[in-house]
Amino acid sequence: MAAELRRPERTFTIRQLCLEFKCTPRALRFYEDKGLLSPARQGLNRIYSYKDRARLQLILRGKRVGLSLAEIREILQLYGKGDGGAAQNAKALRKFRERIVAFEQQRADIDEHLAELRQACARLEAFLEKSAPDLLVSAAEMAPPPPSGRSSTDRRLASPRHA
Amino acid sequence: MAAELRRPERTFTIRQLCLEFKCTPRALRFYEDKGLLSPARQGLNRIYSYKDRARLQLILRGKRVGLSLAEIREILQLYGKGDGGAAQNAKALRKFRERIVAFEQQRADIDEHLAELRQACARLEAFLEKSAPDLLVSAAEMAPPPPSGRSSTDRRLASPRHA
DNA sequence: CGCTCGGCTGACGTAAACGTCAACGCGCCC
DNA sequence: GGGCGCGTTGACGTTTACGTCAGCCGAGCG
Repeated sequence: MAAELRRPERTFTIRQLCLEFKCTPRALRFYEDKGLLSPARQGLNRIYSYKDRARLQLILRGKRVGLSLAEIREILQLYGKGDGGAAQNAKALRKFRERIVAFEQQRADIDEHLAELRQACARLEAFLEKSAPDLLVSAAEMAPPPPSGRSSTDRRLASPRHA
Repeated sequence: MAAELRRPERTFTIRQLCLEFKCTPRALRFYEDKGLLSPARQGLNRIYSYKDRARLQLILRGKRVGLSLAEIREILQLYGKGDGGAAQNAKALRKFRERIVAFEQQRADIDEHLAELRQACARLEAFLEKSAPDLLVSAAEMAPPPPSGRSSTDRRLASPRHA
């Protein structure tokens, strides 16, 4: 049995995937309602294959970069019929290029904002250095790795809370 | 022209700003309800100063990079009391650094996704070049979608929803 | 004087992405 | 056979960022 767990037909329960990817069962069922996932069933229970797991990874990465579930579904559908007609592939290519353009735009916006923030930081640092150096915490000493035990700072920085 | 816009006595009606920045009066009033703008009044009518215009620019850029209105308001408030107490400036500095870290993370996510998309594009291009070169539209020319099927022009490309 | 135009103020509607709650099924275990 | 734990299906609630609609006001105009 233990050997079977590593074979490609390895399956997952909803809870296993939720634990692995830090999400809730409700979310997975919601993705299913929206057509992003369609796991097999044993009776009523959902059985996720390794392919479902891969799709879930794509969904979450898409969300991290700001795609809507509808957009992610489109892309997944295009991935899905990858070896179908050439016309479908052409459509997928168009979609992907659109995404690239959009992402590049978004990246440029971020860069612009970053530049502005850095400039604002520099101004504030200069000001504080003269008026109240005791309040100035240099940027160098941001995020020292914890020597042991738990980290003092909650590690949710990867995703700017929206949900 | 830019000097014209910055002249302190220059004011704007709600419609002028909406036209300039491609948004609706409803949106501007909404931002006001949320405390992001507070234009002067002539009777009931809103009168926007060049400072209000600058704030609006910041709001829209913040939205483009995925900030919620609440987050944008925080930043605007910190900007606002720039010459207040040194403690306030220190707090602003902390906030700004947090933002920088978050943005860098978001940028990294985008870069990752971009790399993946480009790779997928390359695969599709190679495939199409062999199977159906007639369907291959080079990346240089971005043509409108074919007559078959509906157009999906209703999507605002640069704005992630999340928030 | 009537009428439209732009603006204003509520008040309600909407879409996305889930959270929360209720009620129930099923296997297991003592 | 009663309870626990995991799972399921609705159904309703929530937040964000507005859209839409109704109704009112003052300015201008023919």
